[in-house]
Amino acid sequence: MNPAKTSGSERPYHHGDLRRAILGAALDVIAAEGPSAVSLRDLARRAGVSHAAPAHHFKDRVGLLTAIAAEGFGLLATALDAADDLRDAGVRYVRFARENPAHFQVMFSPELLRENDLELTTARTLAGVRLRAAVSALPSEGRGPDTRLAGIAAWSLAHGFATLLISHNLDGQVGDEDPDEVFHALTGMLFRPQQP
Amino acid sequence: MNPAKTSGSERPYHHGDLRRAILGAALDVIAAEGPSAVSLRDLARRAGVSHAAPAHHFKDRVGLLTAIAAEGFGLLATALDAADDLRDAGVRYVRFARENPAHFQVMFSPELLRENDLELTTARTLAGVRLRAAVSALPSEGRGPDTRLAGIAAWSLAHGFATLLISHNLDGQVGDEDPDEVFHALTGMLFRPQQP
DNA sequence: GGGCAATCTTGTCAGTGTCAAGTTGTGGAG
DNA sequence: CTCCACAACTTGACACTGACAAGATTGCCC
Repeated sequence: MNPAKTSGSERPYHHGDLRRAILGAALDVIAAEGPSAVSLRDLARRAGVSHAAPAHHFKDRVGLLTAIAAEGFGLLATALDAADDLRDAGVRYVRFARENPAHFQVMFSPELLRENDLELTTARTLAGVRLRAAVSALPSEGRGPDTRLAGIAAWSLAHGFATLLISHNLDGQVGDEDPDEVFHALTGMLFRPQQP
Repeated sequence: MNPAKTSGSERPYHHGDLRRAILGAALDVIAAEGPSAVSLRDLARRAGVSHAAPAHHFKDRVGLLTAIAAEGFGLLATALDAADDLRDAGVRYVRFARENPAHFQVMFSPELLRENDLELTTARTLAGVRLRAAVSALPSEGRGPDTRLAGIAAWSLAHGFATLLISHNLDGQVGDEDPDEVFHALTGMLFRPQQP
């Protein structure tokens, strides 16, 4: 009495992993046309379910985007965790943005998110801890007198480069070079050994 | 025979400056709730006109946002024009973003814009010229060996700081300090006099 | 004064988010 | 094995939106 849970041509009443399917479709749409182009009904159609099915997993359109942002901060945190110094962390930050442009866009669009969501805030906090750890791992000679300023500078440089990159504002300047290497060179200008 | 063009309580058939009114209302909405919250019908209501009136000035929702972006690039270009060196240009860039967050957000959201719009492309090109002029005005000792890299670094730092600032991601780190001064300090870390 | 183009209105249609209520499957307790 | 509570999904409805077409009003220029 189990009519084709995963193989049948007649779609079963229960999707199996609708939550993941909706997330995946949403990420595709966002990467292609931006967050404003996601429509719950459209995602439902792509997954082959009724128009109100997504609401059961995400409650809201805002809930869906919040889930994406939380997932993104989690992915970013693990990416940064594997970095062995600040420069590497910056490269990983930029690479994360390039490989997960949909997540990245949503993560930094607070007006699209439920800011008091628990999963979101914990994931974001964890990513923040990883970022600060990378900064404080910098030897003090390279970091300058003010650790806090160094952190802001590093984050700004990486975030700005990543943002301009995925919005295609650097296409003319970077060309077909490897963005990782370009950013690697950039970090060399920021934290130079300074003399007294 | 001019029944109360600006003073009458009965609103006249012709608004007077509907285009500007719509733009202003849209900027308010975007600054408060982001670009996805703008609704042509809502803007029409705020201006006291019928729901289809905005279409006559902007054609589209995309047309409205494109007009905002074009205006933004124009404002940015004139702001940068008054800068006397690269550091000042950076400070002005950040200040522009802080004082015109709605423009800034829309300017760098290509998926919301009509990319082949003439006014947009010319305004954006002009702003790009101003940016490059500021970079090449840097004395070569401070700029490093690669002018192109220096430009990318400067733009990334300013853009990243501005973006993180207006998305309230630096609230904890900057506190109630003057963002201009914080950014001024940041630029000091980027272009240091380098030794051989 | 007469037309004419710009400006604005009214009406309509398909599409969307969200809520409420019903339907179907699932897994676990007895 | 049965039954029942709950999770997953559907159906239906409502208000709202963007876009288009067709008509009304106004100012302007000759």
